[in-house]
Amino acid sequence: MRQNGAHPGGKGPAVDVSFILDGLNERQREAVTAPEQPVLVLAGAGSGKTRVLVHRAAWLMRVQGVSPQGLLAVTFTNKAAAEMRGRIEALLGMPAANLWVGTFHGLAHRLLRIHWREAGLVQGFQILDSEDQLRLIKRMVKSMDLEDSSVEPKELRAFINKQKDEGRRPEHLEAYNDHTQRQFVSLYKTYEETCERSGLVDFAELLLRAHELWLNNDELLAHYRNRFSHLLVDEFQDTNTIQYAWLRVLAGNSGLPFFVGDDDQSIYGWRGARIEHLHHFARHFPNTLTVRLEQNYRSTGTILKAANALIANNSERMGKELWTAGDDGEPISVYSAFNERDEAEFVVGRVRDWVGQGGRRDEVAVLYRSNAQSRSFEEALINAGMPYRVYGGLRFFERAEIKDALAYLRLIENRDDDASFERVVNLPTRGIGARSVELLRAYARANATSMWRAAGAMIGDGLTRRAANAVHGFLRLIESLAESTHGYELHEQVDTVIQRSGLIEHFEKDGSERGQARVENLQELVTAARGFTAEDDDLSTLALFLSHAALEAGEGQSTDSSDCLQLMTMHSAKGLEFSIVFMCGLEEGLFPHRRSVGDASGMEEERRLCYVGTTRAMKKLYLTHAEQRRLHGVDNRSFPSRFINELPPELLEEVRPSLSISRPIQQPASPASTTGAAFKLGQRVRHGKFGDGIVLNCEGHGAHTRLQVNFETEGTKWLVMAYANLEVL
DNA sequence: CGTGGGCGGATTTTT
DNA sequence: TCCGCCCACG
Repeated sequence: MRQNGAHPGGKGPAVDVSFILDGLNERQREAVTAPEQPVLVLAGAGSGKTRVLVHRAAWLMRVQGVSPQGLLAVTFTNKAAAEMRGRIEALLGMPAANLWVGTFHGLAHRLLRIHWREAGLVQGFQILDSEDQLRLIKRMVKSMDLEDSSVEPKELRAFINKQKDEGRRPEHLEAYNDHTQRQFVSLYKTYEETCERSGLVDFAELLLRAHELWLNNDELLAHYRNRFSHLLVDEFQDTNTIQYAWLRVLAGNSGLPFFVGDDDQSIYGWRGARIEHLHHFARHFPNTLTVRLEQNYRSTGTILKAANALIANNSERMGKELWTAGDDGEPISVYSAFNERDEAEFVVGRVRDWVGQGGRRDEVAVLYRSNAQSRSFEEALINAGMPYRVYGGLRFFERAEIKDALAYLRLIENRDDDASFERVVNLPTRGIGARSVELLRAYARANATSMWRAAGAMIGDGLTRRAANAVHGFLRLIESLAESTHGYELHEQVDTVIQRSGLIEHFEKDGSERGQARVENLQELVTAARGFTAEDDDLSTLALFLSHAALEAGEGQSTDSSDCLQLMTMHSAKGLEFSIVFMCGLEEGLFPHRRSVGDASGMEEERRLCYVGTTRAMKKLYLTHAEQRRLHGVDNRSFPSRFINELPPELLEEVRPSLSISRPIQQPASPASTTGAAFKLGQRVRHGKFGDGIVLNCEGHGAHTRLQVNFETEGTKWLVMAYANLEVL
């Protein structure tokens, strides 16, 4: 962030480039000022990769004279895109409205909106999120009543998305002999037809269509190749087949890629990301300049040494070694907890100490492999009265009531949107039962038309008088909403719809706290609509708002700005940094996860995940594991993760349980053989009948004190201390 | 049509 | 253990 001093740049005689180059290290500068050739930046964790991208963009525009329209900057998340745009604007000191910065999906969407005709779409096409997609598939599978083995909708969705991510249409897949495969392919085709008829596009379809847009329209492709002379890509190791194909086609032989990524941080192989894209980049783009950013500005030397040692156990690497000009800092603390409750209490205790010394909670993260692990931490935090925030979970536009309201709005925009039609045709209940909906569905299928049209046709013929009336009422409601809100401001339109559709009333009448929360969320939707601005000559603001809702699901939880301890999975932590990081549950079977153990590439991805977690820590890293963990309701003995053993022992420091667990169990009121012995959690004890074990937990006071003991042979038992006659070992 | 109980399944996530 | 899903009832 240092930007002082005048400095003659190496290039561009007439331009003062010091504001772009000052404060960059040698390697960063090499990347930023690279000549016009393909550039691959291998950017280690915390090595300033976003900075390099941002400064490269500024360099191209200010020094190389590339116009903002000549740049295309691609990221994976909306958050990253917003950050990149913000930083470019800050560096240039001006808004960069002409600059295309966005996610793959966002950019594909933008292109398809402009070229909907060439892409073979309807103008007002809308986007299905993955939940919409699943619902649509479920209905489709159900309505087709397949003779034999029923199809699992989630499997079918995974199949379809995978094919699309690999760039394959049903017609590329006809040759299968396997029955299930053939069925999947045929369903894939039916699914496509349904989407087509309804004017719906799922996430993978956005990318595939955008790719096909290039392939099928030479002039268009030529135009965009000419326009986007420079392609900037962030988190390149996360690109899947279709994303990379899209980039390659766009680049052609003349486009100049500037791709930044880190093969050691590739943790999304399971959702189609191809680390090979990084490995093969130089082969695909001749004359590539590869720059390694290895100087780390985030972590202590100790943390980096640990990370380097860990990742060295992977084989498929391009090779990279992080270093810092700073100090080694504190050793890495390893805590062996007795169980997950003890683990959580340890973490809470340490955070409390940190806060006691004036530290902020939001500079501390608790990272775990799977979401279920958050529970024990939440319990301990609630107990301790410490504010926290859990990442993940439903986001605003994914909430059921919000999607209900959006479904009404989508119908107003496009009557043929079957997904939306089915969602709200009987919500709130208006006497259109499953039977009637089924009839409509069958009619629509038989006549290759939409539910809306089917409804119109069947009012006069095919439905009972009652049902016909109800359906008619629904059609009139939508028409009337569309007509009467025409020309309204977006937020007025939304407000009218949630009122007149009966949604508000429906949730109010619920009476429960949940119903109240839903009403509030609907009102929040009006607020969101009020704050939404987008201009497009051809599309209504409503249509754009709906796309926005699908493409940017909004925040999860409340954006509470208060000082909260951060709880999240290691996956969610990618790209973030914290003063203190607790990596928890480092146990074989949990991390590395049992589903990855035994598979070489799966194991390497687990290790990369561990690398990602490790490199989130700036000052202090804690590793914890429990000797026993309750998972799915059963207690299991667990063993320390191999990842702990892969770290150089001299960097580690074992935390003595007695130092942190100072919770002596209350003395029993009645004398027992244990009188006088201060039981501690973890204390080894002997029982006359059950043999030896470890104290895991204690509850109650005085004569009612109960101990939970894990016996070596008998498993875990609760014992009343006064009668148990436990012997301290 | 909405709910409650029985059943099975339970990495990781963004768009 | 807990959550979501499906089916049987009121």
